[in-house]
Amino acid sequence: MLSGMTEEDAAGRPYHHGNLRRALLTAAATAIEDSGPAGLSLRDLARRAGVSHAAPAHHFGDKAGLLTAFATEGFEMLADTLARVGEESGGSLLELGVGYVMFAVRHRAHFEVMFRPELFHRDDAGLTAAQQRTRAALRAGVAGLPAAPVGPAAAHSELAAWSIAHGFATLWLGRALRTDQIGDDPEAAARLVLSRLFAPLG
Amino acid sequence: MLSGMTEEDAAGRPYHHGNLRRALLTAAATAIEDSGPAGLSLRDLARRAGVSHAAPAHHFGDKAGLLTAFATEGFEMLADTLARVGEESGGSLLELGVGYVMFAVRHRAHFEVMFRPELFHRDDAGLTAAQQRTRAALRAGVAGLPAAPVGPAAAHSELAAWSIAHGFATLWLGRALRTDQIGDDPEAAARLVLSRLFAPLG
DNA sequence: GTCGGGAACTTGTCACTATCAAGATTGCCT
DNA sequence: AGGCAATCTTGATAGTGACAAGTTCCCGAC
Repeated sequence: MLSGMTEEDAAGRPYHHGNLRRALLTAAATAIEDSGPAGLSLRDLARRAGVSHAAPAHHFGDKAGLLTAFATEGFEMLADTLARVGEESGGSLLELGVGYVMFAVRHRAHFEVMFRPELFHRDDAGLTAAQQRTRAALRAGVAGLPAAPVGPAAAHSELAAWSIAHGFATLWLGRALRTDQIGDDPEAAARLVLSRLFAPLG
Repeated sequence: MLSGMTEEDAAGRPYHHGNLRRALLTAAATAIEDSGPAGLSLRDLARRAGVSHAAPAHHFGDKAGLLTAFATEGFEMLADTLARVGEESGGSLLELGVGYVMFAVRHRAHFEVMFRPELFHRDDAGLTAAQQRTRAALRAGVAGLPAAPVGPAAAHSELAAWSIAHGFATLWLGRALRTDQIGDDPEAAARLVLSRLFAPLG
């Protein structure tokens, strides 16, 4: 068998079969992009990774466990993205919204799972931690505004900003937006639409 | 057997088994509210309706066909709701947004299917007609504003209004909003958040 | 009235899936 | 070297969507 080291072996911990956990999560992303989270099959992931049909369950417990890990990964990526955008743009709320939308477009599979709590274990510790990191990044965006609201108004503004970015992203992914009215570039489209309402805020 | 007429028989066309098509759609709503669209099972619907496991396929072709009919029903209900709200409120865009959110809360099952095109047959004629009816109701809300935008700006405002209402509804259903910051009444919460951004528009 | 024709539904089957139980392999630590 | 635990496999069960072929029943034409 040559007991071969496969792929990305140096970074992770080399197990029996390289880093199966990572390989499964990566395979899940492309599988979900193709058929959506509903069509995801643990056995299909196992086939893609070249392992037996029951191997995934060992790492994640069950299907919901795998999607919990997948959603957690997504929230961490989103928190990183928002933090980076907030830094690079000097705290522009519009750019934060555009970054949110672009994350959804670029990581569709993750985004679609992240906000579907019936698919994963909602009370997982790692998951809730990653969710709070994302929430904090959003809150920072509103807090950094020139005329930042305080008290309950701050929460409302935060939710309003989150809602419009999230809604645009969701509608775009669901192909609900006609491309003949808004074009086919999500970044330009998001900037046009979000600026309608972000602008008065900052 | 008494060849009994069952339930709502006078309204529809009395078939073999009453109105199975309607019964299946109704059962689907409660099933989806319990387990989400992914957990929906045609065989479970058949059991609830007291028919054999293959009966649903006869009416809807396949699972996607049933969800196509379900989504169509949802778009028609939403279009009706928005038209009624627009009338009753004298064309308030804020009320239209609140109505949108409340539709999502009150008809969660329909709403969750409507914007998940991978679940149904996207090119169904009845479906696209109902979708356009909904879009028209939204457009009318923006067009009725005191300082209604024209040209491309109208489309952007329409999409902005749609986005924030849709985003708030989605986040609320996904339990992403903390109830300790915004309360647990969706109508009041929606009014607070949407007014943040609808207000400057009208 | 009866008698086809067709719609509504049933029965049976196949391939696929998630989940569980129990065994086999392999790296690692003492 | 020996043992141990984690990784992975094999096997089996119950449930699912889809398909094919049969059965029941209404309804309109003759």
